[in-house]
Amino acid sequence: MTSDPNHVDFVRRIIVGDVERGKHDGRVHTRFPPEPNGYLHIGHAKSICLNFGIAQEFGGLCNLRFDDTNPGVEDVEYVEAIQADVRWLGFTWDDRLFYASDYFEQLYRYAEQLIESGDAYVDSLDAEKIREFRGSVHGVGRDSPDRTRSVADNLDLFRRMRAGEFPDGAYVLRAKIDMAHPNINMRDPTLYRIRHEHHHRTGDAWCIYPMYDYAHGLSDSLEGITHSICTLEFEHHRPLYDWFLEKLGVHHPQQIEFAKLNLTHVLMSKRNLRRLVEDGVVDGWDDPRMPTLAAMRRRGYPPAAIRQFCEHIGVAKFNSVHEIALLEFHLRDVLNKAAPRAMAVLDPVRLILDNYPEGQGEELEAVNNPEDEAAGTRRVPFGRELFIEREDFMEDPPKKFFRLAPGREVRLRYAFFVRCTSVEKDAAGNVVAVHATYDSETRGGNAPDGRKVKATIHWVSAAHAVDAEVRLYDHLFATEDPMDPRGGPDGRGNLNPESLIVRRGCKLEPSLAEAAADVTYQFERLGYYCVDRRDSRPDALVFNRTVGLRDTWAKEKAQGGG
RNA sequence: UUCCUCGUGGUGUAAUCGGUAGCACAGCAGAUUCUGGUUCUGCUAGUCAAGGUUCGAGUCCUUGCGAGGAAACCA
Repeated sequence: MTSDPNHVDFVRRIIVGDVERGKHDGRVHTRFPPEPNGYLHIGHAKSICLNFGIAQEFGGLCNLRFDDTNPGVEDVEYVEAIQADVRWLGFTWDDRLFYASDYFEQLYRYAEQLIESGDAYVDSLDAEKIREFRGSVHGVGRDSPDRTRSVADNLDLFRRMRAGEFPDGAYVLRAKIDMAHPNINMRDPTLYRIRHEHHHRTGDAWCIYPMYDYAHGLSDSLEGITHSICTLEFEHHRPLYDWFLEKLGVHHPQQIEFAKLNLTHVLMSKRNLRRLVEDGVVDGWDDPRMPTLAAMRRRGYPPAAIRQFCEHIGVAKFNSVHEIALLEFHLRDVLNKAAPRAMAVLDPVRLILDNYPEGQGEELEAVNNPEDEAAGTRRVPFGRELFIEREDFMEDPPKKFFRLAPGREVRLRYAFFVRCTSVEKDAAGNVVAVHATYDSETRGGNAPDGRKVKATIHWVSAAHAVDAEVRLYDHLFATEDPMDPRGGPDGRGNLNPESLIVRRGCKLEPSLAEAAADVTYQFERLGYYCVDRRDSRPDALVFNRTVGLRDTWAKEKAQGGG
């Protein structure tokens, strides 16, 4: 992508051209057409942002249309979830919520029209035979014996198909195009199949259902769509898309194909995601490690982060893989500006200020968001005994470690300077408490004598701390390509064993007890976290890590600099 | 051994009619900082290949190489 707004992608370039030439009266009307057979994921978000975004930019409209032509795999559960996800992402379709099933009657009439014009016929070949007759990429196909059936017989048979006279699979309606076509999609594709199945919207009104290629383009046409934007795998279907519209002489939208989103470490195929859920590899479609919008919402992603990401990745025809780091950059960028700050200690060790009066305490003022003055301040309780991060203390620190160590002075964020005096250890040598003295002159965090410290660490008052479970999430797959063959045929060997680390007994500053369910907080110096909307309870808080802060110290350590 | 689409730094994406290859992320270095965060500055690094046309080619032409997709009564 580019920061120059004059640079437009190839889809928008086509649309600009169409508008300038006055095609479709300069109207722009797009649609987002999910099949209600699964949850929306980040890949769909790219398409949603493209379709709804283009409509907004060109003063046009974008419909939400469910492609519900295969009742066996579709369900209302999904139509509701999909609507919630699109709305959450920040887009509205007003009263333009449609279903391909809305058009079943019209689609049927079009089919009869095609039969009458000799462009479609009823075939009795079974699925296997049809496949065989179609031939392969290496050679031409063969005509079905039924290809020459009379119009009258075709019409009669097709009507009886609708009437329910035949069992599943007995007949199909096929377009009569060209069995020798180099594009296999044009070798007499199927238009209708018999399925005695209950449809989630039309009930038992139909026992024949239209195929995607037939239903999709005509639905676009009926809705007055001008630009039908879809992914690259439909490129070979475009001649067919155009064929139906031309034969029927109806409104003809333009299909434009773009490369769908791929991300490193992320599995995007619906089928494989479903297997992760079914096999219990993850906790469900909204497990925060999943790439579904429901999961990302639960994980703490603000929708603006996803939108901003989608705006910046660009649109092209080249099949590419984006680094997950780019998504995380936009996530942190949005969160840094918006997230309220709080202090939390995930791996607590006690810090005792020996010169702080026992049984006393005070409240200190902390800034809620240094990036947003309007966020104001809050008061945080302080006392003699605190919790600090185990990682923020080292008995024998390497050169580049700036935090607490024997004899070392650091600042407690928004509080005082403290100097470490001694360490308490158990028989096994584990640090159980760190002792320090505080400088009462440094209240608020600055020394009147102007002396500096090299580090500021976060803390929580032991007397006021709220306990919580914190779930640290990381990429579900350790390899860039989740289906890397070295991980086995199902990619299971590529799973990241540390994609979820549960920390119990974490200590939070008391204000977090009332954390809002839809707000992602920054735990200072750690990362971004939000209440788990499914599992958290007032008496048993659960927080999810959305993403960590950039951590140059961890990088330093990893390079052996520590 | 068919058809379709596509090849620009590590990743992704720009470059009007052929006219200085730009931006973002990542990486590296430094400055600032009460978050080893943020912010700021700088650096590294690219037109798949070979020919051709041209004063001049990422862009046009030819050939080659490479990648992805296509043979559901799925979408």
